[in-house]
Amino acid sequence: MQKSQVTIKDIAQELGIAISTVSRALQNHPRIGLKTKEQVFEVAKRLNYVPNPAAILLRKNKTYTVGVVFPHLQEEFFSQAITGIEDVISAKGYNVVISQSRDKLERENRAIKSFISSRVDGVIASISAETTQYYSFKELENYGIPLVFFDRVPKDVAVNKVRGNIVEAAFEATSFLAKKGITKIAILNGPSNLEISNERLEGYWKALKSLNLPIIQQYIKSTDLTKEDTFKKMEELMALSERPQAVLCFNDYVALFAMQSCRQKGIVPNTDIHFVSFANLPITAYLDNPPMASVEQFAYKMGEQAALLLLKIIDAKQYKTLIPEEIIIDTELVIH
Amino acid sequence: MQKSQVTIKDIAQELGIAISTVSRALQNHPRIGLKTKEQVFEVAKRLNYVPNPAAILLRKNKTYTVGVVFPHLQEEFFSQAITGIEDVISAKGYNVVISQSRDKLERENRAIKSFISSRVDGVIASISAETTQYYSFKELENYGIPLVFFDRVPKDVAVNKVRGNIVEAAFEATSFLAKKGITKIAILNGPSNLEISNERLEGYWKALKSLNLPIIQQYIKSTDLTKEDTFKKMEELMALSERPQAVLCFNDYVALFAMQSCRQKGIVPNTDIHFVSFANLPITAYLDNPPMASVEQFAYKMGEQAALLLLKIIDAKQYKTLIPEEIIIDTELVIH
DNA sequence: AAAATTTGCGCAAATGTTTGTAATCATGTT
DNA sequence: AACATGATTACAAACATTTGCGCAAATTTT
Repeated sequence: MQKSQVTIKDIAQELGIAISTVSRALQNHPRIGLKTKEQVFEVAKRLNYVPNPAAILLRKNKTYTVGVVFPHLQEEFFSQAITGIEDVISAKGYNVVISQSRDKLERENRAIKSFISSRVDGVIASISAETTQYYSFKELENYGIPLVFFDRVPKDVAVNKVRGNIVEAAFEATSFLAKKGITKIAILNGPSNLEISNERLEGYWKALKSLNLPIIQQYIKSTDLTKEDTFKKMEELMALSERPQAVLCFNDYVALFAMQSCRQKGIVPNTDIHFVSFANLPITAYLDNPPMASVEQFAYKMGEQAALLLLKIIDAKQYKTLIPEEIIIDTELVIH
Repeated sequence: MQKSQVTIKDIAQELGIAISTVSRALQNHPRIGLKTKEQVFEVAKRLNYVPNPAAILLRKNKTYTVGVVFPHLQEEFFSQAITGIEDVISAKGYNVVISQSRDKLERENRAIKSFISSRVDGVIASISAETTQYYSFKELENYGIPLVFFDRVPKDVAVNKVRGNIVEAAFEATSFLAKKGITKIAILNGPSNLEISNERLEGYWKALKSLNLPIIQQYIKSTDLTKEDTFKKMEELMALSERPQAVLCFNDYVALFAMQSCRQKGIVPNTDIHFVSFANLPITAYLDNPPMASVEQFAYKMGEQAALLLLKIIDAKQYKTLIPEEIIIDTELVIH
């Protein structure tokens, strides 16, 4: 039964030729004759030969595997992105190994360590809500493992990244509200170690400025993305004497939490307070009462781009030291 | 910079001892003297030695990797399960590689083929909505790769599986409706190649029988899980002269589609028609108007159990041929 | 027809680790 | 003093594959 362990040696023996000839034949090496190749392929198929990745890796030092560390898989933004990554990666014969940091630095570090010890060919990462220093990621570089940051990217310029045009998106979202005549706009942002939080703030701020609206400090809150903290911050907003008319939320999940918090306090979302958020996840399609608008970030496409960039770096690695690249994906404000 | 490629040979050279001694020292082999071990560990740490997985794999024929094929990652049921799997697997020093079949047989086959060629130590699988024959999975067995089916399992008894107690759950869900005085209960089931669909039907059927309610053929529908087909089947139910008062749905997503379909036809979900479904996903917590009740299946726990079972088989593999095991996780009907 | 080139294939080394067996050494026993 | 003993350590083979080099034979060029 156990038909494992068919090696090129078996094929060589069957045909009475050298192991090296079989190896070259299978690689379509030009120095091997056509009929020899045909015979080799025939026998390989018949014996159900599957190349041993360990031996190949040992020789070539290549695992044809890329690692992905994302905060969560549950969040559709990330699982959509994974799908995009997987499609590109597997089309090129690579495999994807996935780890979740659950927004914990320690888990993120563990994942990266495991990637190093399993010698992945490259890594795509979206940093955790706790990450403020990049020691583990530097380690990756020390080992010469290419790295592409995804969406949640560090401020650092000298690093490969794929991200949405968040400043622009936040600007548009804020302007959209203002054009509806809503001027008291709050922002319920993510943690400030995430650059994408700062970008949201920047877009929000620019929009207010261009509209000659005042920037009110009490309207600017940030949550650590947990339900508890989001509830707390939303309650603070509702308790203000000048209660905001709209809230720009870090993402759809934050928006949903915030809306729940509203209902708990007897305030009707999308009537008393309007919500606009980021991600535009399919989940919102199931809601009777979704946020007023949401920024579509095209997670699948972002994933594809990140994978393509990573593969490009992997391929080019030995030839030259590449300068870090930054890919920015345009967003689109979707009105619900 | 590139500090890769520190091997035990380097350590041996540094200390002027044999390579084999270093190897055994690192494995804490009893035949190596204490001070030699200490020296070896010291140098290993100093040189930042990371064992080369390829060489280990080549010798041991073990990848410390398990493959997971699931229909989708977007579905929270599966991403929760993955989290459970990952937690168990990574605690034991293994890695997880994930593939999505997207409910396509062809993608499922490709994933398994890739698992075989990358020589994973084991596989956890939840079959696609299209899978009716198990050729690829038989291949796995031929290569001696342990396999555990998860949730969507084949009818076959002689196979390792972890699944929920669906018959019981469907029975309870149906009885729950009946106890509310709702007697015209339809079922919007999944595709019949999935055993979990048949189990739902069986529980539904048993409940009706025990309650002396008639079994009405027009009340039994199955969808291929797409939005389109679910809409179509729900419309068929609504068009019946004796329109059902409640629908037992295959899972929360089907329920949400069905409810959307209702609204489209001007029928108010949970007033005109009640819904009960499977999975009890967090998504329902965000809804203003969730299904009346949902069967909690404890996806995380199911994932854990599947991983534990798989590891057990992997560990035991060389010693004996195990008889297939079936783990059944109890469910819980949650009233919303 | 001799020389040069191309074509087709085999030999052997190398990749980093594990492991069975042999060698060495100090120690204690006869 | 020879020797068995047990504790350490060294040697070498093995795992499956790739690849530089070499050697013929076949083909083309002089």
